[in-house]
Amino acid sequence: MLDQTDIRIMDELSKNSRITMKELGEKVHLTGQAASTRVAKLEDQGVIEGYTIKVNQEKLGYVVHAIIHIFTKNTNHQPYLSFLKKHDRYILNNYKVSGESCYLLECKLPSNEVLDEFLTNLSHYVGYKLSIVINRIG
Amino acid sequence: MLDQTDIRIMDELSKNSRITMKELGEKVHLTGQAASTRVAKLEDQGVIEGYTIKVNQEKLGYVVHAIIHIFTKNTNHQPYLSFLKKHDRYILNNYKVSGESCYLLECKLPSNEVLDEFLTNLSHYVGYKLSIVINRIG
DNA sequence: TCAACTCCTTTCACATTTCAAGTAAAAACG
DNA sequence: CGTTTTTACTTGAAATGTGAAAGGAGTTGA
Repeated sequence: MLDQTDIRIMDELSKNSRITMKELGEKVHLTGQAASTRVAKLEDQGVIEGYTIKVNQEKLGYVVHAIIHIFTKNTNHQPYLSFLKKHDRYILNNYKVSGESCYLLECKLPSNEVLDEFLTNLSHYVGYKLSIVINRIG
Repeated sequence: MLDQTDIRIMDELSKNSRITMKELGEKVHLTGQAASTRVAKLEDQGVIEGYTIKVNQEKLGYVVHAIIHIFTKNTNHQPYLSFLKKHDRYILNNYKVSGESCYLLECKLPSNEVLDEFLTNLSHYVGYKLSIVINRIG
């Protein structure tokens, strides 16, 4: 399905998705047009889901990075999910998981005060355990 | 530091980072050149850290998405970190966290068999608790 | 009022993308 | 085994986008 050239294209685009097709072609020993055709195919196949940017959340004022283990109290999760939707500027990910907790919620927040308020509201809907990210490693 | 136009630019680039500067300009009511200048400034400030792609990991054969809570057995974490480096094709994130566990390790793996082997090796270095991601919600 | 600064626009030479046409090799088929 | 089809690529030309320079409008401060 994907050959070595496709892998290298994905690799280069992961590093810099705004590279020109001409330059990308040079990196993988194709003409710009050939590279462009392959990229279009990867998009069609859904292997490339989209093009985006890496944002420095701290420079945007989000200095607290929290990972919250959610334990739902009852079978209806909708109130929790609605609560999240109302605070989606803070939400990075919400994973439904197997294991001890029901959800793993990843958040970015501007301060401990806002986190405090967020958790207070959150506790109306679900139980939780809090982890604060100190650093990203590797 | 960032005005409303900058925010909208970040928003548009998050949705599609391969948009032309001309088109981006139209979306935020600027000429292409003005948009281009603002984007360059956002890059210089480090607010935009880079341009990348969203990859469908499942279509690449990574069907298992695991989040592993790591409990280090002793004070020297280096063996664990070296182990990760050797398996970096499986690693999405490794966060040092406060809370119950020491690290939160996010992995993508091609199968339960590979996960099994990975965990077996992992357990030589650290203790862990496993969560499997069922779905991403919101 | 004037100078300096910021932010934007216009213009134009140059680079890139896109489209159509053509080639070569591999795969499919009788 | 020969023929057709398909796939992956290249080439060239037209359309489109980019980057640099020059300049205008609004703001700040002496």
